[in-house]
Amino acid sequence: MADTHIPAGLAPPRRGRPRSEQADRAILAAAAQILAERGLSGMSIEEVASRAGVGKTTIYRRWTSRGTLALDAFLAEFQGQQPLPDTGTLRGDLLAALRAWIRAVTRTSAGPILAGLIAEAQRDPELAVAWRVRVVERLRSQHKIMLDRAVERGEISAGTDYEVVLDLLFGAAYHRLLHGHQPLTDRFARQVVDLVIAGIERS
Amino acid sequence: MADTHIPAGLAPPRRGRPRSEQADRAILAAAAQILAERGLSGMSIEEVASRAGVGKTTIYRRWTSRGTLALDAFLAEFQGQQPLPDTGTLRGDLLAALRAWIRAVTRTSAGPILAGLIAEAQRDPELAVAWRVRVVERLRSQHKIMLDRAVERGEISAGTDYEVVLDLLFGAAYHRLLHGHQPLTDRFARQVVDLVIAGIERS
Amino acid sequence: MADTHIPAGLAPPRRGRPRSEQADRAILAAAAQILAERGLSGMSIEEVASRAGVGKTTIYRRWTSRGTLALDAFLAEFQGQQPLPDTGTLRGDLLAALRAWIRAVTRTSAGPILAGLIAEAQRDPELAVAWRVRVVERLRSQHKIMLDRAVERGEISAGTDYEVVLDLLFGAAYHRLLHGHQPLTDRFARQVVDLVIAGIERS
Amino acid sequence: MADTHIPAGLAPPRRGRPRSEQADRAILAAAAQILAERGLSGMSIEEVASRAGVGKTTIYRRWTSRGTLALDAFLAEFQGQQPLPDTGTLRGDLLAALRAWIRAVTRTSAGPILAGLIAEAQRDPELAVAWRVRVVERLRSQHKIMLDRAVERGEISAGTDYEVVLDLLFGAAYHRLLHGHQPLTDRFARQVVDLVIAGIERS
DNA sequence: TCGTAACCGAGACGGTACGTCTGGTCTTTTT
DNA sequence: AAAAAGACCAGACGTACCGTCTCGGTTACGA
Repeated sequence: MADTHIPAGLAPPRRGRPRSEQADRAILAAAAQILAERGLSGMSIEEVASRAGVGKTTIYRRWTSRGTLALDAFLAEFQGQQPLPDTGTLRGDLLAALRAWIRAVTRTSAGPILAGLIAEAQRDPELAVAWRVRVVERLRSQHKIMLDRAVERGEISAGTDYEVVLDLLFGAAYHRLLHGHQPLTDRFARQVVDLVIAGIERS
Repeated sequence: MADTHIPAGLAPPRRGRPRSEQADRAILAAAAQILAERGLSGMSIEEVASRAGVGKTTIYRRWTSRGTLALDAFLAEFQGQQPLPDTGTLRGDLLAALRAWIRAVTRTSAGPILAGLIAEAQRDPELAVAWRVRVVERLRSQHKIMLDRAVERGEISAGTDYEVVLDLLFGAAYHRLLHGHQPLTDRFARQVVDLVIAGIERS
Repeated sequence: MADTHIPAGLAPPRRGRPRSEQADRAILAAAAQILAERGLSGMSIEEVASRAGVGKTTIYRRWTSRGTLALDAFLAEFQGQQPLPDTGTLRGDLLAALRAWIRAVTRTSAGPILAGLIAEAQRDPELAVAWRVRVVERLRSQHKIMLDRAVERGEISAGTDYEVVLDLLFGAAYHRLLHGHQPLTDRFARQVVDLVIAGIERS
Repeated sequence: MADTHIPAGLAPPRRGRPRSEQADRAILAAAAQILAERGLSGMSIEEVASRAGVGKTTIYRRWTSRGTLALDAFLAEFQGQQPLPDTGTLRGDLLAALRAWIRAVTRTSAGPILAGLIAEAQRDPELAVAWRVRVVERLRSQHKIMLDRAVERGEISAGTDYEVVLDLLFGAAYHRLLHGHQPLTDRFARQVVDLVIAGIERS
């Protein structure tokens, strides 16, 4: 896992006392707890340190900012919930992926945290990069596999612009998450997928 | 204009000294200047007050939070840049609207400010409401007029779900603005519009 | 009465609306009430105005500072409680005067208010002058009458320095009021008077 | 020295970074400077911090109020100026003590500062206690030694009430300092001492 | 086995901004 | 012209966190 933070154990057995892996765990656990309770904007390094029973320096030694710490705490849970479906049809795959995302965002505490991370990334360039690399592109490369399979199956043309397709699918979902003007329902997932697939096939 | 803030002059001539409209203007101008220079996260009430030559209380009397002040300062410029196109075809209308949005966001300082406002709305519930009501829904009701005309012209079915269509179009654009994983080009605008229109017609 | 404030009704019937004597009374009453409740340091012009149902300007038009207003509110009650005793002996007179002062200061709310006024006079030069003229010198000229009578009766020498004698008597009392290191008892009054009289007669 | 503030170095080597004694000194120096320039009422924590090149929290960590900080800054200088005289006679001792006090109060900036501290103590209970314990009682216990010696020498009766005697002596002096109705001259010192000693011997 | 390097928790450091409060003034409409 | 009302600028308040910096102490490695 290509973490944001300089992890506890690194290849060349460095001199001096090694990073405490227990501190790592305590920090991430404390951060996750606060994130779930009050969201990213309610999480201060100060409180993470005090809850984890850790000095603030111990946190700053590992993470450069509140945002990258929150990202690690968040991904520990979120990443596993975003599978790579393989249902045999593009529609099935896209629907499954979008539904998994919507489920995580509406059923768990991931929604506000995810929104908070995107918010924080607007002011923390380092988090912006980490977010793009470790979340956006990671997920997109998974989703592109689904599109590859659809091309192989002949469902869609080889010339399809994956980027636009995925921006449409997930852009719409993020839109509702961030602005809250409409709910993230299962019906919405179906409508989006159907419309996009229809659009791909026709254009 | 249904402002976020309690404006200077209200209908019933209130008792006591009236709010100074000059202070209103000075505050909004100072806020707009700082927003353009350093974005919302770099704007403090303290500095707005000092640049506007105004006491902090004079600001807090009018706006409840940094976010709602920034929203007013932002909308003063942004709102005029989002016209209601009428080109005769749905494709032309949607393309014009999307292009205007992309132009504002990429060519002016509106991009980071807009992103900053969305970010701030994730932690300021009052701004969230104002944002939804005064920006999202305001723009969407404009855009729905374009869809209405397309229905009248017989371009699209009367049963089309406007919400989903608009979420796809602008969700994709906001997606690129907020995550920065892909550029907001004119080609992107065309691809999005074409794919969505194709999707509407087929589904 | 040579008040600190510019009073409501003045000799030349001035032009325009006359000062409201009711406002005068309401202000003084409100001030007295707050003084009794929370002392001078807990009294703000803002609150006096709001309790008196009066604009702040109406207060500032009459008094130049919090201190001088408090002084007027205080003297309305205090002044009557400091009589000019005439018992036939110097000891009796001084004791009666000191006892009256101690009674007012320990039995009523005058103690903290008086201390608060002296405190305020250290930072408000205008109050300092008013305090000296309207309280200190006023009382002292009364007390000097007692000493005059003692001279006439042959109890003390005509060369006695009244100022020093009065500073000793009341200085000691104010000392205990302000520093609170010892109580203001009746025994204390007797000891002070006895010692001072003995000192006068011998020196 | 039983300071008002939690001092920099305490007996058991506390955990964490120790209080900076340099900050202590810088704060006290800045406070003393401002006190001399503008008196206690003209001294704000904000300015002390900025002049000392110190964060406000660094001050609040050590002192609970403006008054107790001013007290420490004041005593650093004042305390040394109040010696315990030993001239061989009560009159000589009392006169020397009173003269030292008057000199400090009239010749240095101590006068207004002292008055300001007494004023502040009327509104700050914590300062009131500190003032009583660290100034009033400290000086009085010194002065009582002079009275003890006078008793030993047979100058005054063993039954003399020290408290009353000292209240008369210094009460008169504080009286003139606080009300400013008469000057604090050397003649005044002599008159007060003579009258009090005469009173003690006779009563 | 000993020194030294890097870690650890604790907590102080200089700062920035917060949102509130009050002071004394100014500007309305109403009397 | 004075009244009540309430907005105005100014600036200090005490608090919360920021990210950094000492402390005394611990834990590993390499000499």
